[in-house]
Amino acid sequence: MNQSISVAIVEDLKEIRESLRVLINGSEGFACEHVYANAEDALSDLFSREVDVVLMDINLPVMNGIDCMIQLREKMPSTQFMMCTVYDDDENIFNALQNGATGYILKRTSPAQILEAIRDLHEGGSPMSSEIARRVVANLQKKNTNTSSIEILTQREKEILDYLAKGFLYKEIATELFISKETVKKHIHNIYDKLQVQTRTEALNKAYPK
Amino acid sequence: MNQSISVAIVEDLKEIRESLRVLINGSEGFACEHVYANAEDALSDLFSREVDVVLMDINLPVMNGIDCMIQLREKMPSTQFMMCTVYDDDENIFNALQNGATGYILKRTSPAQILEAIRDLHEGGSPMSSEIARRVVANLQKKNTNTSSIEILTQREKEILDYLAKGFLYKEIATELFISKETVKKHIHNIYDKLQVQTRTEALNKAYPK
DNA sequence: ACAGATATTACCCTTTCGGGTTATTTCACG
DNA sequence: CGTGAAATAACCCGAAAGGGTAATATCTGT
Repeated sequence: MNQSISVAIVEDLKEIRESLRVLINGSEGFACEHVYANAEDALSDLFSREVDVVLMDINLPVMNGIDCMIQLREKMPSTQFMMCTVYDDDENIFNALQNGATGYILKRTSPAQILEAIRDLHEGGSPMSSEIARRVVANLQKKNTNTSSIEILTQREKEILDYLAKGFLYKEIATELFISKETVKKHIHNIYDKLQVQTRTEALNKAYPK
Repeated sequence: MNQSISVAIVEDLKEIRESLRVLINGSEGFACEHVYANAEDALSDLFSREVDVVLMDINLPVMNGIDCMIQLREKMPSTQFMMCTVYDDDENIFNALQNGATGYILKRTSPAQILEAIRDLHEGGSPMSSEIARRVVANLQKKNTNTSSIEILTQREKEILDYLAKGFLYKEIATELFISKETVKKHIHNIYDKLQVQTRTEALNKAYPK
């Protein structure tokens, strides 16, 4: 069947690499013709191959799998990358996903689920272990934990703060709100008092963290 | 078995609601004792029940499932919420996840997968359909698409910009870098030139968008 | 009716910021 | 060896920012 999903593997451990290859080639609808034991080999050859999905180990001997993916992606923009690793630490997860990986599974994933994940990825999904997904979701939530100091400001003060964030001058804010420059200044003074800061930038950092 | 995962359901369509209840109660290790046809009923009763997981439909007649979850979560912080909907639009997804949902599945999910997702959720994962995951990942990536104007700055200028972002005064930056205040000013002047801005805040907005 | 919060404006003042200009040193590249 | 970018520093100048204080008007809740 020439409709098979073409998969490449970058994985340094021979045992895992070979069992993945056997798994994929032994499954209807999947084919694996290219395997590499390290990032350097993959970089020098993989870019010219037309594969649908790359299974990329993160922990590789010299260059790691994320950097390898970043470089490969420039030359093969339509190929999907699935990171495959034993580690589920936040740094790797976000590094990989932000830099273009669209799937992220752990090595303990069962063979059947790996195949399902590859198909998912090829069909436009982002398969990931639910442990991974939890990290990603937790990240979304912490950004939203805005019980930030902004709460203690009045409506008018928040309004003025918004203009400050946009870089408006006092007099510009005044014109915008049909009030005097002195009033704007007074509001800002009160804002700084409440946030315990002395400058515009400090206030913005405190009101809109991160 | 009293180790069963206790599940509540909030779903307005009787057919779906009942079939979910039957599915859950008919499965080893799961139990469903509380079902509600709308958000209001859930709000008035569910908070006092000790359930592990709530399957929450998003589209409910009056109050939607996300707002319902937000209110319930305050009273039952250790309960996990799995959103369950036919819609996979970005707004609902992020609204739900940012406000505390930790699972998000589509109604087309198979019964077996629903049970697996509930167990996953209860064990600390964040099960989500891979279509949903792709939306979340895409969101992560777009924030990182920063070929921002920062590239045209020299190393020293980026360094100074970092201090500007922290709200340092010129003289503070000078002290920090062991150079004169005038030099700091010159660097900043050059930065403003390159970014085509006139103030600190504008520069920061341009260099670090969003 | 009154206290407190909020919004408004004005005036005092100093410090900081930012534009413009000129100049020196260092260092890399052709 | 010279050219140019980068980093360093100093000067003058006006505009903007920010601290402090005082005053008035409105609106809220007790």
